[in-house]
Amino acid sequence: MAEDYVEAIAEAISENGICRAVDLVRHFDVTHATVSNTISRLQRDGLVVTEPYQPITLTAQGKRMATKARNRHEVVRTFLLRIGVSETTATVDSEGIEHHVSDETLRAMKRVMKDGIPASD
Amino acid sequence: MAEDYVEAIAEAISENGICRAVDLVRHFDVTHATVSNTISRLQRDGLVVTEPYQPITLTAQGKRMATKARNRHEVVRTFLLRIGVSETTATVDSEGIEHHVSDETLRAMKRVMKDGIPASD
DNA sequence: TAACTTATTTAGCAGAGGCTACATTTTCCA
DNA sequence: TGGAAAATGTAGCCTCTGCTAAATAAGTTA
Repeated sequence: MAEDYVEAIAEAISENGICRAVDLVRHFDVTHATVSNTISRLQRDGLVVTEPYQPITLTAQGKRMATKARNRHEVVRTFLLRIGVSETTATVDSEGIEHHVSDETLRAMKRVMKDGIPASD
Repeated sequence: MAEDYVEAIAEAISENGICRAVDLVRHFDVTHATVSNTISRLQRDGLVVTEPYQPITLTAQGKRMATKARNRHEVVRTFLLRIGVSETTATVDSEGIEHHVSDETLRAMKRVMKDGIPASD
């Protein structure tokens, strides 16, 4: 969850300048109570900072995580498109897949996009 | 979890003839109590059948789910190997990825393994 | 067969991540 | 500027998935 949240927060900030809880409510389609809970945990874990009724900001650690997650997400999404998956499906699937892709697999995806598929032995 | 469990149960049955709770304890590296809890939920959901101190069997529904999961898992794993990921990583990553791969993406993976990567537009 | 080992169950606890319902604070506009 | 609407906070509840500890059942073997 943490990765998804910091990624969504970074996205909101880059789009609107700030991130409000309501942005996350819409993004994840959960209630504000749930967002509030989750944000508390993220703050406890040093990923975000917020004060009552104030926008949510990322800590340095949160920004680092967000950048990594976004990069990962984009590689996976682009890769799926490259193997012929539709925009819609690539967006949905990459969302779930990104959390389980190791650095090695990520490198393999980038390699394939650059050099094509490896020779079959 | 359900998918992982029925897949592991099917695997144990095909290897040893039966599946005992202890097989799952080893497979998932969790405690007996956790396995017991999870099996209760699977039984409640109509995926497995078991009686106290007896082996665990799959219902028709459980078998269907297990077959699908195993197939999915194998396609993803083979695909990762095909794009140059190591055995170890392919095994680990496919474990997590399989739950987020749509039918469309699965078809794309099979297509790539058969016909190579699509032309880049 | 009695004891020891292994397998399983049960009870009780915790944290993550959901929810509803209600309280409070901000914002905005008539 | 006063009140409605929107945003946020808080309390309390739920399920899932994990745990430990203690009880019970099954299996094995001296």
